[in-house]
Amino acid sequence: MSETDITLHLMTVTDITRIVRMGRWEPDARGRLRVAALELYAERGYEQTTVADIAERAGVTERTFFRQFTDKREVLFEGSEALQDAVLASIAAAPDNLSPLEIMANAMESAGALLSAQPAGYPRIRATVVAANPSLQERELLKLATLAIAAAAALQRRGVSPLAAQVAAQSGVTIFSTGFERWVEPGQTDDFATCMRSALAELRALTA
Amino acid sequence: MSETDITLHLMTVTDITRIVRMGRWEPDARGRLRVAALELYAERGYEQTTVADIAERAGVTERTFFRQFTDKREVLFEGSEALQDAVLASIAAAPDNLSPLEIMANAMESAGALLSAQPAGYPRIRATVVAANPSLQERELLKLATLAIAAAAALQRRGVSPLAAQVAAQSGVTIFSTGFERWVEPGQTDDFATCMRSALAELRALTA
DNA sequence: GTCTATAGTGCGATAGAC
DNA sequence: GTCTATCGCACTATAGAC
Repeated sequence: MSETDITLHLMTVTDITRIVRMGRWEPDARGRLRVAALELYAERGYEQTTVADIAERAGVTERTFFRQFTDKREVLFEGSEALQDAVLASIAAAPDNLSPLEIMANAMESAGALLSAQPAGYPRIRATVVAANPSLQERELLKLATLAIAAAAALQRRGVSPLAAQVAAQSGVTIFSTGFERWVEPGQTDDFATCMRSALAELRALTA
Repeated sequence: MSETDITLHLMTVTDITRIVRMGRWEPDARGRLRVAALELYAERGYEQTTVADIAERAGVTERTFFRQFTDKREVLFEGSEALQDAVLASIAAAPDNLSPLEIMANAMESAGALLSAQPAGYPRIRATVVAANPSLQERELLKLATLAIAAAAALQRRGVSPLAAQVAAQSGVTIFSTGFERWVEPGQTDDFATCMRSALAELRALTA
């Protein structure tokens, strides 16, 4: 499934399968557009890159870009749906003896596993690009907020109260993004899960 | 000061003072643009409103709109700077015996006082408009994230560790926005501070 | 104030896969 | 024939440059 395939630079089994299946013109326009966009955003900056530039490098027309992605930002967010699916599945499957916050922490850790599975260096490059552009940050924040809302709903389905669900879900996102920031810092040796657990421990200490 | 005056429908003393002071053309183009924008966004939706529409209703040219506001979204976010100033001032002035999370909770409560001081109904109308438009939500989330970063820096200036500061600041924003959502719900009788404190209590319960 | 680049949309034509 | 993905062109609105 393309949903679980968030690799960008490297060809994955999924890509190859897709290529074999596709016909006409050069195959996998979508994947080429993603690669071209990240490269150009990293090389010359997001604002300095036009959709025409991306399309040209990918060998398609501008119109094709907008058929594949709703806007210029969205091309950097392939895989966020898979991330959310992983979180929701983890919440749904959590054992009953865990607290809502523990359920969330575990769920965000499974999301983190998807990130860690990406080609080394990619999350950092992407993070750098996003950090340099407020409009990309906005989109990232919206994705996280959407994730939090979905997670809160999933917690409620397990009987957690609306207020507790919202606070737990949002706190889960807090420890996720805090952990992520620490993880991509230059010189960081801990893995993502460890960074996230430090943030969780800190949250516990703060409320004690 | 215009920073603390985010009234839209009603003329306030501040508005009148400003009008009397200003010369030439119709006074207070900025204020009129704000009113026109919120009205139009509420009447026919954000996407269905062009900047030309707003400018026309405010009696100015499109160019004037873009001189006053960097983009079509920003016109709804007047006052966010004042809000951030209030938060930072509160953090800086907090007594030493409070925990970082308590400092943040108090700071967000003073921010809430600014919201509560607005004409009744305005925060709800604005919240409805924002809730209906992802691109406005993005901007709102960016403002909150910016606030969290500034608050974390202010906490660090008080000697709080970077990690604790980031988690505390983000948690402060969580209880703020959670409380806000509850506060603007139809039929809500509690005031903003009470809604916020419930969210804080919930956070404490979740981590216990 | 005026002009222009770019983002993003709508729609018909077209080229293959099936 | 149907279905789908691309192209190609016309068009509007935002936003920034001059």
